[in-house]
Amino acid sequence: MVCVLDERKLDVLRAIVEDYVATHEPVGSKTLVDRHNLGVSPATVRNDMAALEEEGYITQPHTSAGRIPTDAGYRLFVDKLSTVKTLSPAEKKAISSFLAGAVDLDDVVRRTVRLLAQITRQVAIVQYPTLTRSSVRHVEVVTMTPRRLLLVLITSAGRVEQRIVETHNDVDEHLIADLRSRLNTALTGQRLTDAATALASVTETFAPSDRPLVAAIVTTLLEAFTDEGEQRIAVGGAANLTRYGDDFERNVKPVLEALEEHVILLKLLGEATHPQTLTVRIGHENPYEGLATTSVVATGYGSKSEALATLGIVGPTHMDYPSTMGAVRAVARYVSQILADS
Amino acid sequence: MVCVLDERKLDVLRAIVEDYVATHEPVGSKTLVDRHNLGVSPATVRNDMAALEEEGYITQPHTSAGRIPTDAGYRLFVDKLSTVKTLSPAEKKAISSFLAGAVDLDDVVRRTVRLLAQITRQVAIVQYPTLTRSSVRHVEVVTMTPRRLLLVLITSAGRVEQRIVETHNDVDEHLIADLRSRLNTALTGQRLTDAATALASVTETFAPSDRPLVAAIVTTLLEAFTDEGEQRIAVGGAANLTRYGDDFERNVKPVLEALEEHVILLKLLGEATHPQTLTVRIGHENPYEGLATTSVVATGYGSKSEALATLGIVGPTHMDYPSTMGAVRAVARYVSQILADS
DNA sequence: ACTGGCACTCGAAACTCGGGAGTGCCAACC
DNA sequence: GGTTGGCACTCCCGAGTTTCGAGTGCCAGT
Repeated sequence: MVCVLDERKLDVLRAIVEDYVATHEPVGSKTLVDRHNLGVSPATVRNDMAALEEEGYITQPHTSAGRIPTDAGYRLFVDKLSTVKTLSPAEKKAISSFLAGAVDLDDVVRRTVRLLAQITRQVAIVQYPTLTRSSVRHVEVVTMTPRRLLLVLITSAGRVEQRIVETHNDVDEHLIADLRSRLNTALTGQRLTDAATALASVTETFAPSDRPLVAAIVTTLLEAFTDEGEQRIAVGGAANLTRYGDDFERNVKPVLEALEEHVILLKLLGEATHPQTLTVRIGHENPYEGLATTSVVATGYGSKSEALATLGIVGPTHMDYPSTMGAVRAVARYVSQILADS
Repeated sequence: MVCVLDERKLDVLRAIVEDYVATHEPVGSKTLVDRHNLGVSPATVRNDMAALEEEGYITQPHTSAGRIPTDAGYRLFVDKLSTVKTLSPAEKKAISSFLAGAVDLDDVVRRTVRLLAQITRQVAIVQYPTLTRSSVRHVEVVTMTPRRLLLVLITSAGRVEQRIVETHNDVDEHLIADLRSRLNTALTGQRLTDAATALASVTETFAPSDRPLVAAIVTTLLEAFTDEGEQRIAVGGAANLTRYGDDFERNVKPVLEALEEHVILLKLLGEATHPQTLTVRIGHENPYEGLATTSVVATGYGSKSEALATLGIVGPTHMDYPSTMGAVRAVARYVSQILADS
């Protein structure tokens, strides 16, 4: 009972997965040798199937029906038996030009979601570039009324955060101007994660009498820097859920519910995803039980070395992994490129 | 064949609608007199039903089945036979306090969607307060690099728009400061719709040599003012679609598709919706054929006199109109209140 | 004008049943 | 020993059939 599966058994597994993904019906030994040209007889395939089932890679829904892959089967298929499909030049060009038409960060994200959903025909999820992973491009302090200040923070990813600060006394316009320039010299180019220390040193350069105001502003800025709760997410292609099959209540409902809960989605995408690396979570590998019949394909995007955020798709476990993974990877690359350019 | 429906026939129609909404099953004469205490016999009800069917208010799915209301039946029910249900004090308080916890405009919208979806158990749609209907609170011009300016526009509804302007020559900081103050004196408090003329007059006060730069900025601002394409929409509660019944392909899919198309949603909500007035579109009354089996309940929100934007829900035609309408109206009121306060 | 009675209709659910795809096993074969 | 053809067995699926009952329309009676 050793896990030695010879070459042909793996071929059989690959054929089963591909067939089942294409037809969504349990696949039997006869149809298998018909459709794929394995050079052996159905009987041989049956033996191999028995072995594969023994190892837990396939299963039969009921006695004397065809086999369908288990989560483990898909896992093996993804890890060993398939190569990520690259897109055709035409597709690449379409992606590139569609994304290039975006006018601002929001638009980039919106277009990305649309694109992913359309290409993969699955539900697409795109996380907005996270504040903490990017750097400060500009900080602006604006007096709206004598006692009301507006802080605007612009990050390297093009994201804009604004905060209102109310003060107890009327503020001095000169002080604000001074603060504005000092903040910018201290912060511009800094990583958001490093900004806290930079902010602290800025505070110290002010006269004690001005400290309360400065402190209030600094605190608010800090809040904006570290605001993890603001992690926004865009979802699209929910209409693709209709192709999930008929067991609506069990397959579709949990997914729809998960899509509403952005916290869950963030978990699904996974934090540790690096660009260039595709993460695939299959069925029960997902950290959310409602998604036991679905898989998640995700990857990071942003600069080459480090991910700004993650994007991915959610689909039934019986999806076309090579194509889907290829599409996700390609889209992530082009988005990264667009973001780097702007 | 006059459209004279006496009082009791209307009672019967009301009972049919209420029963069908509760059970989702065709309702017959016997069960009708059992459940509602009309003081007459089934036979009498049958006669009335025949009349109602003649007039087109109800129909039977097939011979010798119970009756279900037609779109016209629901229409009559909504217009004449029902009163909008008011929420309990507890519910009101819950709404109020939940919305009060919002920290900024985005948060208000997000919470509103959640709330609506939860209370009505339908799909909720909330349009972000439109730029064109609100007024200018503040305009800021920031130099990011010598040739790159950032325009920030803050509206009375708390929405922030930003635009980047690239210039051909290095810009003069004094000119920018001057422009900033003139823009603000000219625009602050102006309705966005009126801002165009105000902007034009500002341009004229500058020296011809500065005109190109000023013109570029003004143009971009104008774009931001009139940017209808930016009408954003938030959607929530899609999981409630699972309770639509079983004819998935026909009922749910088109709705999911519509939810992706924000253009369609905007049409659904309708532009002319005033606050305090509930718009109900039933079945085929909708401007989108995919939603023939769904109804839309929408209303405006914002100030009392004029709507900033619209919100509403989408649900099956056989929804509980009195409750739903009550919930939509209540939420709209409280959102208006919150927005007015902040 | 309302009611009780009655014959009729027709969909939904239960039931039956044969066909067929698929399996496991075994003996034979290369 | 791995591979193959044959064979008996299993059991899901779909078509056809039957039954059941809620509901209707109509009519005569009050």
